[in-house]
Amino acid sequence: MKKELPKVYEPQEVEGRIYEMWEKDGCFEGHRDPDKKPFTIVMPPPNVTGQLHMGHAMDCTLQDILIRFKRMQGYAALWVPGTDHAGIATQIKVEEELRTKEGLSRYDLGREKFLERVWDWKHKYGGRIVEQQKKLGSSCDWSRARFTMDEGLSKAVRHVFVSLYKQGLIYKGSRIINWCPHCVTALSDAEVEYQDKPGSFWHIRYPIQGEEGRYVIVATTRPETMLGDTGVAVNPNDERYKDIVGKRCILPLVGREMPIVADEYVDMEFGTGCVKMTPAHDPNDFEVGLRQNLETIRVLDDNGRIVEGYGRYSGMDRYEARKAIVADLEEQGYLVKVEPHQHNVGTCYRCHNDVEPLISAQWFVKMKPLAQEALRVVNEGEVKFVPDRFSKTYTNWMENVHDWCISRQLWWGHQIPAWTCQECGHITVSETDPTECEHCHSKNIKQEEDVLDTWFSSALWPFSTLGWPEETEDYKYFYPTDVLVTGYDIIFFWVARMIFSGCAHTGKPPFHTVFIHGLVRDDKGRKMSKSLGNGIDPLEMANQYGADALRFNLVTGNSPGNDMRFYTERCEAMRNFANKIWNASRFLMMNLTIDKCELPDQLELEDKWILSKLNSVIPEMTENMERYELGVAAQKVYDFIWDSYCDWYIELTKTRLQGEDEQAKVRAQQVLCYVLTQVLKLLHPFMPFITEEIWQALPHEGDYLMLQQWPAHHVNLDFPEEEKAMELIMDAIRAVRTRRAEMNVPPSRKAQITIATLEQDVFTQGIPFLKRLAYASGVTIVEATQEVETGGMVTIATHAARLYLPLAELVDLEKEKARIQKELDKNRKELDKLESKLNNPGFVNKAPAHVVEAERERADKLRALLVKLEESAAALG
RNA sequence: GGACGAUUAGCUCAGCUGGUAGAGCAUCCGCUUGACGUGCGGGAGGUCACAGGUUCAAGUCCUGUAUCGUCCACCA
Repeated sequence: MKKELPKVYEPQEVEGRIYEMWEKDGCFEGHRDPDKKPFTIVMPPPNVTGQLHMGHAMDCTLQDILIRFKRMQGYAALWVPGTDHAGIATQIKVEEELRTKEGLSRYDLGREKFLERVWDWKHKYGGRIVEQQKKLGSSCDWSRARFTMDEGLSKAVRHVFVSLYKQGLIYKGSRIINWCPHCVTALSDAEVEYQDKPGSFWHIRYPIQGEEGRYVIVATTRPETMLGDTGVAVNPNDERYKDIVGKRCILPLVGREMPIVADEYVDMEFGTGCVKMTPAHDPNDFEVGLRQNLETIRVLDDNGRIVEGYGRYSGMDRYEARKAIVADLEEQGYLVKVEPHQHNVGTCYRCHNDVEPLISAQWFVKMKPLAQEALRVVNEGEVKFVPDRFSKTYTNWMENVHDWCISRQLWWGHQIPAWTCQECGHITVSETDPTECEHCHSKNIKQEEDVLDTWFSSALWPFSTLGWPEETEDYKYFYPTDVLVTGYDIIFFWVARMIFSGCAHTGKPPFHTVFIHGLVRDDKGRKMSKSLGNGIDPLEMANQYGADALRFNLVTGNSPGNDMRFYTERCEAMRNFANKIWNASRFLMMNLTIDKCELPDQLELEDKWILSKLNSVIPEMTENMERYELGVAAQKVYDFIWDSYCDWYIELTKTRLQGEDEQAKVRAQQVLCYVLTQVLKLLHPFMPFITEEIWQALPHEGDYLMLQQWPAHHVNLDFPEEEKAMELIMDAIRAVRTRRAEMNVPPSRKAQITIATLEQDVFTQGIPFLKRLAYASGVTIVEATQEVETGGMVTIATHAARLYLPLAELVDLEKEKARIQKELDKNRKELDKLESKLNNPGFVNKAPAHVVEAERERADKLRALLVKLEESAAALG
């Protein structure tokens, strides 16, 4: 078997081909196997018309690593992909296109026609993100891909809606909600983002009725809402205002008479201690209004304009109205003062316009009863967050959760399955479209126009994708799922809602682990965003450096839950790593004469060294993987491949590969091949393409690397003695290299090495390595006690040996003395520290035995080294 | 106001249950070494933010402080 591979790895040439192969042969499919344990991940569904960004790339990579790892461990692994209809986001995009291309609004088209357009859009762009996920190597079961508005999932949505309604956990009511006048819809609390914005604090005089010349002064940041004022509140304990409680005041500009009420809500210390009450446009005022029986008067319409009946203000936009009202107040002498005021303004998470709190009839999910179980499963550890700190984020939110406003005044989404009877007003809620009112049997019924919050359907994702509410085979086998991987930014939107939904509808939490990752930021630490134009396209990176390199970049050098900065240079470094593996394999295959990858009966010292090292990396890495320490695991396989395998082991085998002994050559190849095959498996979850490509070219059994067994630790491949022995030789090689580098001796200038040591056997085995890697023209090994003629010699000390090189003419005697002295000082200091530690009874008695033993050994080594250094110093005179 | 995170080499960051401080990039010196210059060998560079404490032993655990950042709450 002989193969010529290109000198530089070309991912573009390999990745597409490999992915196609896997897909064609069904490698990604999840199979219900009664003999295996299932391992299921559902992918957070990206917006159907979205484009893959770096955050998705990281999300996908982490999931793919886990699923590939578990698949190799022998689980029936299933990764369910899919897309989300993303109500507002998608509707906005289609509306935008409609406006710019045809100058039409959705109302011009009407609901039905508009929805056709959205479906067209979905069909046109819905596949894009899937293709992008494939480029990254995502091993999802595409045959099980779902869309939140698929028939089955829509059924699940209706089922849940009806069930919650029947339990009294969904209700319709008029309450203060967050309204986006730009998107013209209600929003849930989670969909409001607060931004610190500079504003003003207007102090306004409200005349008190029947008390000529007396006023209350209220302060507000939103003067336009005064049109909806229906009262003024003071604190009941506020002495300043005791006498006016119960009196009435006059609303300037409007002339409305309003009560002055006393309510605990008012903070006496803040502002003037008098608060204008606008129950229709402020959540707190609304509460006070309920307690104090204040009128509720809505003054802003759905588009954020002043409603009819307010003279010249009517029809004005809210900001315009603000200016006009302030100007009028000033003119009429009601404005006391204006102060600059920094305050938090709620903005829409989609369009970032200011949100207006207003009273509106909407549908809500009653959260308190659902939150209970959702809290229990996390508190009792049935659902764990990784890292754990996010469970606190979750519980804090869940403990203080308000009812969830689920209706949206959009067209794109699941229309609410509720029909109002036009005769008797009764609401019929049903899984199937009813033909009549369930109360009076009138046929005159009308379905709610509103649709459900996008997150209502994605909350069901872990089970609706598996066929629920049907008791499908998939549902029975793969549910509950195992790990949910997502960014911390959607814990509230999605994770929390999936957990309570799973508990409420399936009786089980939907997964046992939530693996949280951070955001990918740009190289300056800024969030990647369209408006900043600082986004880095993952596909561009994948094209340039390979998907494997991109994946490795995204998973190393950061820890779970922490944000990371994206550096193109790191992609380059990882590309170099891929290339390194490529060339190591190329080297092996250059002269490959074996056609089976198995270990030989006879192992050399260096073979045992690498096998033993590999044998300890395997369980370590496995444990890291199982604990979601993916970056640590990746680092370990990286180091093993580059340092142990390439820089040392391959070099060590060259003495055999380029030697005369054909049997030895074969054995070296066998070990090289075995170790490479094992590391390819360890690396595969991280770098699936290159590992598969190389594995296919190596002698192997089975069809695909991705379906191979994850490596296991083998007791008979532990060689602690040989590992140590080999390290002695390596120490000597390093020491010689260092000395030569310091003296600027080029490798081409070989030199005889004489070694005085107690470990003669070991060093005898090391002769070929010293020749090759320490540039020795020849090696002589003598007894440690033997006198060596040191004249004209450079002496080098390791703790196991003294080495002599006849390079004296290159040595500056004074420099050499100084160097040895420096080394002596350093090591003496080190030894002093160690000895005082070992003389400390506290340490010897209390530290674990193996730690004490290790320190003793270290001290012995240091003493041995010092002896040799002193000899060298003495020899120099 | 509350919670959380960060503070380690010039830069960006790892460092798991306490036990000899690490990587990538950058930098300096040397190398046409029969896989790889996307490379090889060698070097320099750190009182692990600060102050206390626990411990035989602290980058790691506890308390506090400072600076930066994030999320939640929302006193008009």
